[in-house]
Amino acid sequence: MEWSDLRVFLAIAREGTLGAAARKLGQTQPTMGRRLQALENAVGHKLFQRTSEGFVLTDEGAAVLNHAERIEDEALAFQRQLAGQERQLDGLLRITASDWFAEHLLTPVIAEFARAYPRVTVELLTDTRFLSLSRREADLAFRIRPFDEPDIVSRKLLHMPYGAYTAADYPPPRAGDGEGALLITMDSAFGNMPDVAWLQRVLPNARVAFRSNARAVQARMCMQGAGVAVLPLPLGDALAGLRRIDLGEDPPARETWIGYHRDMRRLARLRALLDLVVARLAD
Amino acid sequence: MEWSDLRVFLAIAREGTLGAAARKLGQTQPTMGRRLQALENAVGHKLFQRTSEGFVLTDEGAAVLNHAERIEDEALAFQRQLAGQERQLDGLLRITASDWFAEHLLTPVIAEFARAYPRVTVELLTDTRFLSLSRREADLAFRIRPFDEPDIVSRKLLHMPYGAYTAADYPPPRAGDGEGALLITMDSAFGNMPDVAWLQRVLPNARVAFRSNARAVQARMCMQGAGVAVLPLPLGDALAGLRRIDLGEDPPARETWIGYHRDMRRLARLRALLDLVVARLAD
DNA sequence: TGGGACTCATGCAATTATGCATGGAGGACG
DNA sequence: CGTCCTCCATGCATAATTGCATGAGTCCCA
Repeated sequence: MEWSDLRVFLAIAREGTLGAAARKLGQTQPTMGRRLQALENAVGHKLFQRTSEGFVLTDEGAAVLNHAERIEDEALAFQRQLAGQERQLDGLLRITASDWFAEHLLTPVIAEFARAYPRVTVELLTDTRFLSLSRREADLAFRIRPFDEPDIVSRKLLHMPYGAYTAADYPPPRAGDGEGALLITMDSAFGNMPDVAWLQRVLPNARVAFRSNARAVQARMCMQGAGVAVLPLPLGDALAGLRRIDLGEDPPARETWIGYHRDMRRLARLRALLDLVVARLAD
Repeated sequence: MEWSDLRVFLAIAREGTLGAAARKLGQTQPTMGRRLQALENAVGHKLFQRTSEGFVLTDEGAAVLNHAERIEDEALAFQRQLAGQERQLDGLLRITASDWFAEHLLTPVIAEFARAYPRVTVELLTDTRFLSLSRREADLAFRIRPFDEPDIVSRKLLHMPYGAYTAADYPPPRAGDGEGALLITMDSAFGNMPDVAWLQRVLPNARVAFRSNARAVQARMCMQGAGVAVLPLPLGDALAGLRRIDLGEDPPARETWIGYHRDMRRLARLRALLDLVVARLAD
């Protein structure tokens, strides 16, 4: 049995089709089919049932899926641990943060970092889903909640105040009412975020006109006069066409947390970036 | 990183040289060198130091050895679990037992089994070291001690009486003395086995003339008139040239235990053999 | 009912990895 | 000090694997 074929097995189990699994592993569909066949021959069992809905695990396949997953965990840990021992200040750093945070707060810091350490390549990903630090989809993550995953080192970076904004020429809504005003909020997929609840409380009669999962997009819509948005102050104050309005009370603030995997503690380039981020952004 | 290369890494770490690792994996020395190089390139670290005494792990290599070993465990469990679900009565069964036990007690039982299940290939290994059930070096093991490994199902099979033997024309030693008599005992590597201690107690003035790790060899030497040996009764009584002698008390008897891996419980061919072994040998 | 977007299987060519053979380097031993 | 044995590195021919291209089947939708 080839251990590498277990990777193919996992990919097919997760993706459901040979083609998707191939894309995930950077190989081709015929190869996936043949590697799977080789694995099944080696262990003497059909691991998948070929159905019209793709490849679904047989009982035998499902029974051994856990083993394959643990193998993957160990293989990732193997690589992570070696990566964490790198001492030289070059290589790749992957960072993930929310769109506006990356755009308005991180870019200047990272630009400074890039000047200081020109041999380090920085990848800054603004993905709405949480990238996994364990799988090394990212080396460093900024989030609005503490990290509850095991083996993740996390610390509070800063306190982020929010404010309500409109376009400069937008008629200011009346606090406690908001009749006629339009609201710009987070995507409904995010559930009820505290600032959305706050907005609907202080402007109960206003109507939600636009949603987006990106604060930066909300800010731009707000500049276009589409309504009232709750934005982090660094974002709202940075855009010239926006006016901060007073609705009697401030929207709830949020904390920003920073996290990285324990195995990466001693990664020199990560520590260098971390030091700079804390020096420039921590309050 | 190729997961299969981790197997190469493990083999080199254990064997110390490329050639030995290659023999273990059934490949060739150049391949091992190249696969290791590929792995080191993939993870960006030298995992071994090339010394005059062979390949020794670097700090980085030693740090990730545990991960590779856990991967191996899971890969073995993966295969074991699938093997345990086999239903048809063919395939391979590996059995390990001591030399004389295999020769005198197991061969008739296994011959009967082979007649009943002609499509099952039986491998009977008489290795003095304990083969590992977990690594599937053997599917079924007979030992003189209970099994203390985790996940091993073990049960007592039978009570094995021992007796003292000499060649038929050998002058019978006097119990409690033994002056002039020669002793045949277990290999010194086995430490003090109870029958060796017994022999030296009832014949304190006798001298150890020959040692072997194999009871069958001891028995043959005894037949040649080389001295007094303590042998299991089924072995001693089976050899025509041997005479059982009375030294006032019987040597200590031993138990025989049988063990197999929990994952193999439902392996039909193993169960079939187990049933037959118990029916023919258990007391 | 036909076209498009999927799926997987298979023949074929090019790439890649493998094993064999050889050479050089380092001990062990007479 | 030569001989022998073992080790690893490397060139080269062969074998194995891969990717591409294609075909057949399925599903969905106009």
